[in-house]
Order: sequence, then C-alpha cells, then structure tokens
Amino acid sequence: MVTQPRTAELLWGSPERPKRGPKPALSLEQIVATAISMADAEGLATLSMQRLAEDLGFTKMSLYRYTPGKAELTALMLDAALGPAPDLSEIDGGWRAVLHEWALRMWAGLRRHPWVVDVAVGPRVMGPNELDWLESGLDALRDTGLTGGERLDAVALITGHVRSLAQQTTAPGAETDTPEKSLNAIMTGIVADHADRYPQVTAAFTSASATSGQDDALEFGLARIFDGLAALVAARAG
Amino acid sequence: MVTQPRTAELLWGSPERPKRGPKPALSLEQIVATAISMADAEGLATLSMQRLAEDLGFTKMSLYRYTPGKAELTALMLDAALGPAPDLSEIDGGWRAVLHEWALRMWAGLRRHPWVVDVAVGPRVMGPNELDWLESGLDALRDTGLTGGERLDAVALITGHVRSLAQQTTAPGAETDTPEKSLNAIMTGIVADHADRYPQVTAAFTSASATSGQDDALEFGLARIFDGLAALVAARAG
DNA sequence: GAGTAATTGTGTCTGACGGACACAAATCAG
DNA sequence: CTGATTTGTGTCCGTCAGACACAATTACTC
Repeated sequence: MVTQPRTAELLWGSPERPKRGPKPALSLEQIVATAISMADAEGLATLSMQRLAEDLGFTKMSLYRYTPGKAELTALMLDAALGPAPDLSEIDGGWRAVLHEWALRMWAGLRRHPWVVDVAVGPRVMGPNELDWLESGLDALRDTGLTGGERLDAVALITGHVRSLAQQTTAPGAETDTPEKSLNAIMTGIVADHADRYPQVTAAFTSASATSGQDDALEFGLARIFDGLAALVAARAG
Repeated sequence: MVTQPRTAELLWGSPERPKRGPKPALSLEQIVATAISMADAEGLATLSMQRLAEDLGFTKMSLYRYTPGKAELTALMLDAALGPAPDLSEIDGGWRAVLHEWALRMWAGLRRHPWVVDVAVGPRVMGPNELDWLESGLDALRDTGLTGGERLDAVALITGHVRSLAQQTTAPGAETDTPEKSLNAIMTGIVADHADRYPQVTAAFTSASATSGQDDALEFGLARIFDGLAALVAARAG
C-alpha cells in the first residue's frame, strides 16, 4: 500500500492526454461517479473492481488503465463524495453559527454517502475538496484569537464528533439483514439480564428510551463543543 | 453478516463443554488472545484465519469449531482488547477529573491496540467489557443532574473524540511502508503549492508546525468538551 | 501514404481470502 | 463393547485484487 505519491498525483495532478494510442472509452471521473453511486446503493464492502467494471460495461482490467489500484480509486471517491465546501459567507452570527451550519452540511453529506466514514480514516493525502472543507472550517475561526494549532484542533474536534456519530448510526448493512430493532432488542435484553451489574446503563437506557435520537446526539455534542470553544475564545479575548 | 445473535451468545453465553467427543485442543480464549497479539503486531488487515491457525499450530478449519466466523471472532477480540473498565473510585475532583482519567485510560488502550478503532464501528452487540466501560463513564456523571439521554450523549461525545483521534493518528501501516515524514512532506508541499487557495490552512499549518502533537489535540478536545459539559451542569444546578 | 511507436481494452493466470462439506479419529453413554 | 457425538483435517468453491502478455487502435515521422 505505498500509494501516497500516486494518490497525490491523481488527486492534484493535471491529467494529460497522451498523444498516441486509441482514445480512452472511459474517463476517471465517470468511473469514480459510478463507483460512488454503487457504494451509496450497496455499501463499500460489496463494491469490487469486477462488479464496478460490469456496471460500466467493461472488463475489470480495463479499469487499471485509469487507476493504479483500488486504494487510489477510493481516495478519489472520497474527495469526489465530499464535494465542494459549502458557501457560508451569508451566514451571520459569528463563528458559532457558521461552524454549526458547517457541521450540519458535513453531517448531511455523510448521511448521503455513509461509506465515506470508512474511507476517511487514518493519515492520508487530502484532496482538493477535503482541503476546501478544512479551509472553510478554519476560516470560521479566523477572528477568534485562537492559535493555528488550536484552530486545527477545534476543527478536528468537530469533524471527529460528526464522523463518529455517522459511524455509529450508519451501520454497514444495518437495515439489510437483521432489522435494527433486533439489535436494540438484543442489547436491551442483555442489559436487563444484568441490571445489577450495570445500574447506570440500565437507568440511562430506560430514561432515554423515548427521547433520544441520532440528531439529538449530534446537536448535543455540537452544543457542548461550541460552549467549550466559546469559553476559550472569551478567555483569549478578555 | 447476520451475526448478531451468535455474537451475543459468544459474548454473553456461558460455555458448556459437550459430554461426548474428543476434548478440544484449543480454547476460544486462547484463539482470541493469539489473534489479539497478532493484530497488535501486524495490524488487523493482515490477520487471516489461515495465518492465525498457522500461528496456533492447527489448520484453518479447526478454528471454525470455536467461532462460527471471522466476524464473531473480531467481536470477541474487541471486547477482550478493551479489557475491564478502570477503577476510578479513588479519583476525587468530581466528574471532570474522573472522566478525564477515564478518557486517558481509553486512549492508552487504543494506543495499545490500534486496530480496535477499526472494529468498534457501527451499531453492534456490546460485550461485558464494553458495557463496563460505558457503565463507569455514566457513573461519573451520576450526580450532575443530567438526564439519562444527556449522560449517554456525553459519554458518546468523549469516546467519539478519543476514538476519532486514535483513528487519525494510528494509521494502518503508517510506519511500515512509506515513512510518515513523506506524507507530511507531500501534504505541506501540496498546501504550499496552493497557498492562494488555502490561506487559512497555510497559516494554521505554519503556525502549528512545531507546537502541535497528537496528545495536545487529545487534551484540547477533552478540555473543550468538559468546559461545555460543565456549563450544562451548572445550568442544571443553578 | 507507409511504417513505427505508444496506448487502450481484453483474456488468462496467480495467490490469498472466508467458508462449506465430508470424513476419520477420539471420546463418552449405555 | 457398541453407538452416538464431537474434534481436527483435507478438499473444494466462489470471490477478490492484481500481474502480464497480446491484439487492436491511434498519431507521429519519413
């Protein structure tokens, strides 16, 4: 998996059509777009080069004329699925309102492409779109008086929360095989069977059974993070 | 992957030695322990049933007498690697100090078993140890006046931060192939090449080049989260 | 216009993976 | 001792990513 230089070139290099040879029947953008729609529909686990090629009407090995390997293709899928960073220039209310909208947009994108959280893992070469998102997130904190490292950490904290929640809620094949109810049923049954060992879990589960939702958890975490950031900003300003 | 009922039985059921038949030469605990040490050493991606069986001195198919499949084995690996929840009863300083230590212990565990973040993904059946961790985390918030749902969301927020950071820093094969320096070199080169498009990223990178570290990011996020939680707790109390 | 170099798509092959299945050896109940 | 049951093994299958050679296509050069 020594794919970083090639990935960087695919993400950032300008494609240069060779002079000689037959015209390519496919394009990398087309392959990436098809792969994204397949991953959206069936998940990333079931996406193979074979099935992708069949969907495109070509053989598997023809795809390797466009991408050196599957790892590079998924890197391109990631950056394409992120899409361009949102335009938040119209939002007023300071950094907090901007970052809130920024997080909601990212959340919406992760709901649209659940497999992204499985790909955006570990240190990697960021693509143009991912850097755009980072840029707009950092830009919201421009006038807060935080240092560069703090701004990076703050944005990482927010993205970590959004991604972590998306990872927990969008299961790979959660609704396909066993309905999600049975997982909840299994867990509540287990907790009920060991209520003496897990009193706090039992209490929290029963108390939260009706009220909680994934969007509530997102907003809860964002509110705490923003409150904590506001305290730091205030300390820096005052 | 309809593995949840079987996984639940393996995690929570009591093993019952059959009366007839030869005595098993292996034990599930032994298999899990060997798998964990192999995953620690070489990562989860390179761990296959074949190589695990070779390491144990048996054939691949013999392992399927102990676990119905690889998914169930990884679930057992996860719960075993988490280990028992830490004893935080001696820590005073209120919920904040307790949760801080709780997060640091989890961080240490994730550093010890980096592959855990790749497994603890999506809705799943929690094992005894994972529930122990959740219990101790919730217990720290017992006297804060938060509702059950809020306590769950708070613990999820903290674990999400710790896990997200562990996921970003512990790359699968980060130090094996291309040294991490070249990834940083690639990214800084890219940002430098597009400094006009990413002014905030450029500024933050140059400003944070020397000061930042992964442990700083962990503490930064924890401090913000705890500050935000403290504000909520104070609002509930006052 | 003819020849040559470069590139595309295809077919074939390999090694590794998870797992199904049948079978022989081992163990215990009666 | 006999029959039922379980363990470990060997063999087989389908799928996966990818290497490699080859024929067809295109453009540059003479």
